[in-house]
Amino acid sequence: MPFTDRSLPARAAILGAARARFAADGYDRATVRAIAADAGVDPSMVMRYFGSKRQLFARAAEFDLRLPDLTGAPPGHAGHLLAAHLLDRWEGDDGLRILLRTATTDEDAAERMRSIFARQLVPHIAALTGDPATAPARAGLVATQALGTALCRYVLRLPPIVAMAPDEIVGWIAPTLQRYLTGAGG
Amino acid sequence: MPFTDRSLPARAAILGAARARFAADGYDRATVRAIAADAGVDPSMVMRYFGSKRQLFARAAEFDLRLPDLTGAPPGHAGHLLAAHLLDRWEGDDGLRILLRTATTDEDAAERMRSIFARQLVPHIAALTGDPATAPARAGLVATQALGTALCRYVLRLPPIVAMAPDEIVGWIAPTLQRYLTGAGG
DNA sequence: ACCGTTTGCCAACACTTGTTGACTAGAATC
DNA sequence: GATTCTAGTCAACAAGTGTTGGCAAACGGT
Repeated sequence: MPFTDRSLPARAAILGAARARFAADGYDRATVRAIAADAGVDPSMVMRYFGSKRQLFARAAEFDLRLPDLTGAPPGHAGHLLAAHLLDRWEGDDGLRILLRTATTDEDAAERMRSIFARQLVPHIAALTGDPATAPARAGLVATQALGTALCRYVLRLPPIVAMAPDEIVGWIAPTLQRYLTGAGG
Repeated sequence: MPFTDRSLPARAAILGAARARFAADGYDRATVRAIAADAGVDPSMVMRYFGSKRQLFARAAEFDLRLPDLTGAPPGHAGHLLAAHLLDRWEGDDGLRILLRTATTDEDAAERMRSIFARQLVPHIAALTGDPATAPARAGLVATQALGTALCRYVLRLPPIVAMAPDEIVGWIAPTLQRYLTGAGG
């Protein structure tokens, strides 16, 4: 049952192919056979090494926002820092795309998304503002703008948003995030 | 081939069940058999009346934003009017949910979403600002906030966003939309 | 009351899906 | 060098998918 180093290349290939396929096609349409073919491996190997398709997805969908500490920065710049960090983080990692593509139809993936939100984003914002009471709502608003941007740029591929340079996007949404973080409700 | 009024209840039941199922489960997981069962009809009837699952989806996913004329309103209130209208429109109609749930994995649905964006939102914004050059980018930014809100509230069901009253959400995102519509880029 | 059309039901097809088990080859351990 | 464990291959299963054609019943027009 415990696998040796000899199978490590195969396991890595499967996981890599899975991440790519899940990111491109979502959970349902990314078939075990297609993933195995991409990895140059027999479909039964996927089951042997990862147990089931669901467990493979669970491994492939691990994602950490790696939020920087915003409390040290000048108070007015938190929105800009956050926007720049998120965009940078998403450009290089499939994780967000994997989750976003399947969370719309799969309850497990949606729950995972909510968990990332509650465990990573909310505490950071609570620490930043020093107000735990309003932190969930503020984090939720940040999520609407952040996930909406990711959705339009990486998943829906809306032409004007795809065409924008990262700096340009950051310049537009940074004030939005800043207001959600520290502004007064309307 | 041309269907009579006698089958109208059945066709309406199928379309209604299809809209509900597609909105709840997305294209792939909403099976023809499940839709037919909800409608109290044989699966083969679905094919007879709608040709194929894809054509049924095409019918079920018809959606019109019904954007109000924003040019008449005071210039500073366009963001508020737009936010209120969109939220009101989404609360009552499955259409946006249907599209959003499947557009993340289905290219046809994504193209449909882009088409709604380009044909309904962009022209309205161009008329409002009188500047056709920046309209696509402004519309894209509006889409990131608008679709992000819909995603978090209706699809991902992020607790803080679900808990907010419509007025509260409008109050927060209206200034964002206002800036995207008429503000200067950063 | 007849006849053509439409409605609806039933069974089946062809295909793809995740998953399993048996079997072979090869490395590792003693 | 014999044995034990692991990596990998092959074929198959059971379930579920969209889709199709055949056939009985009910309706509408004449």
